[in-house]
Amino acid sequence: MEDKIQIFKALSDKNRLLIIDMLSCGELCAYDILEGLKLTQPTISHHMKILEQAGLVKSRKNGKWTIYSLNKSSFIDLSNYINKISNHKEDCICNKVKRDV
Amino acid sequence: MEDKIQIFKALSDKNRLLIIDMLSCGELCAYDILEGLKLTQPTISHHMKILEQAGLVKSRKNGKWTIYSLNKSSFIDLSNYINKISNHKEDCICNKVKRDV
DNA sequence: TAGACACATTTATATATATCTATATGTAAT
DNA sequence: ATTACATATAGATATATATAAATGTGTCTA
Repeated sequence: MEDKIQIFKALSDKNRLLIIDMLSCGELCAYDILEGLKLTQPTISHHMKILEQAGLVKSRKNGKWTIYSLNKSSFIDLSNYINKISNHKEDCICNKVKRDV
Repeated sequence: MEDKIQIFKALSDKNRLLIIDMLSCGELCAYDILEGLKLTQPTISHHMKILEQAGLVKSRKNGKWTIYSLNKSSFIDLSNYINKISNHKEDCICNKVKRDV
């Protein structure tokens, strides 16, 4: 569950949602992202690190450029997780909590 | 987008994820939730407020009891939103950002 | 009407986070 | 080698958040 919390935290920021939106159509380098947002370069770098550590974004080096792209499977996983926690399941905490009414 | 940020923030907490899990099988009062978590009553109250304000949880009064339940449609909406931002779409920010390579 | 009960609000505090400036690291071109 | 460039890290600050103790609000019951 801790990994899901990390993902939700990563998504709890307007600029990071914008970055994800930017990456939804393909990969971009940090400089492209910098141009699209009104933030300094270190702040972009900080946000990319958070997105990467959450597993939402992948990166690869190409010379002095870092090229970022979405880790699409992590979004599918997240979507499934949201469906799971919000619906009934067998191994539910409810069983331990719910009182006999 | 601000409403989605509010939702992601609401989901960025272990205790609130546990509360959602507890509510996934049906409605519970605050006291049931209190018993399931190692938190004080005011802290539970605080978390319920955040979940309600994000639209993830509904509440109704029954005498001196407040009965909470999940707002299932908000979870479906969120799941759809995650699919949307992580995939290509026509009105994408990318168009403004992507350079001609 | 008193008292007990269920929950909300206020206040204070400690931790986390977003942002910037300054600096460092690594790469490519000259 | 030196310079310019792309990105990362460090340090500082201001704001946000989770938590608990104390108190307040509304409701039921005796």
